Amino acid sequence: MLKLTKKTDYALMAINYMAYRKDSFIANTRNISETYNIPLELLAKILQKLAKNGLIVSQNGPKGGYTLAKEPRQITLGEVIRTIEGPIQIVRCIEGDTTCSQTELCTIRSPLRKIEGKIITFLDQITIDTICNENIEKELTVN
Amino acid sequence: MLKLTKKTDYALMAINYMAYRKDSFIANTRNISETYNIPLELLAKILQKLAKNGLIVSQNGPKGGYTLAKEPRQITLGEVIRTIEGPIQIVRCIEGDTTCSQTELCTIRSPLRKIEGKIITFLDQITIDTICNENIEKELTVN
DNA sequence: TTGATCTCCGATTCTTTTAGTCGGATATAA
DNA sequence: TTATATCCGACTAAAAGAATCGGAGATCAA
Repeated sequence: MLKLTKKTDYALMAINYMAYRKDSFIANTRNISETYNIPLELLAKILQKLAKNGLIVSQNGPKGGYTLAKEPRQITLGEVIRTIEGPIQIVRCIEGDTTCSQTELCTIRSPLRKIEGKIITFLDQITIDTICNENIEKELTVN
Repeated sequence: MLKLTKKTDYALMAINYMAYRKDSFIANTRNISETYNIPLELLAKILQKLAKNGLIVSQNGPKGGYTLAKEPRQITLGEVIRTIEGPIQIVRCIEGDTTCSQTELCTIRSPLRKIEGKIITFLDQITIDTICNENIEKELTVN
């Protein structure tokens, strides 16, 4: 399925939550979890991952929590997806994948890879700022 | 994960196989299965589904098999994906989905839906003919 | 008309991925 | 020092994906 995981959804909601608040506001896991009805433990892991990858900054101890590490317009959708789900692969077979038994005869891999590239580029152009403002008009065409 | 299933890969390979041959050539499941090393039973189901949805035409009995129902330039990637995987949904929550506990507070759904729309439009622009000729240059941008 | 070769189709099992849980450690403000 | 945070690995449960099985129906050729 060509679908984002719930984890990515949660990550985007959390980032959005922070983006709507002032820089000085420190959001903690419990706040976000209760606001959006996301399992606490699961959200905690997601935020840790985002922090580890430098998308958000963590502040330990009581009154601690998370803030965005960059401006909303500097965080892209592609970046968030990659942080949570790993490299974006619409096509299955990676370069040098030995498990694919169709490798040699596969006629569709190369063109699909191009399509994948287009979609990745697209996702990397969409920022959190764009999402916050519902300002998605960028095109995605096929000359 | 934002990834196509193996079934879709198999479907595309099979369609591609037929597209490369003359209209009079009837491809049977075994041929394709052996050529690309795809489990026979699985491929059979996929082809049945494609036939049921009018993408290919089945010919029963010995010397039977499948041929494309339309020209390669009339079959789109989006169409194939939908036939095999069902409606394309990059975002999880469907309109009227009651199971999503974030429904009311979710701030990201609407913008993500726009993004989804862009990608679907893109996939619907790509034809089998395009894939065969590796002629994918259509863009996918974000104004 | 009979047998071989196809498609057809539902039901089932196995595997992988995703989702969510649990237990315990570390940091820090009050 | 205590309450409240993040941190982190290991684990379990649920869902989706991949593959298999068994048998029915069509059709061509001998």
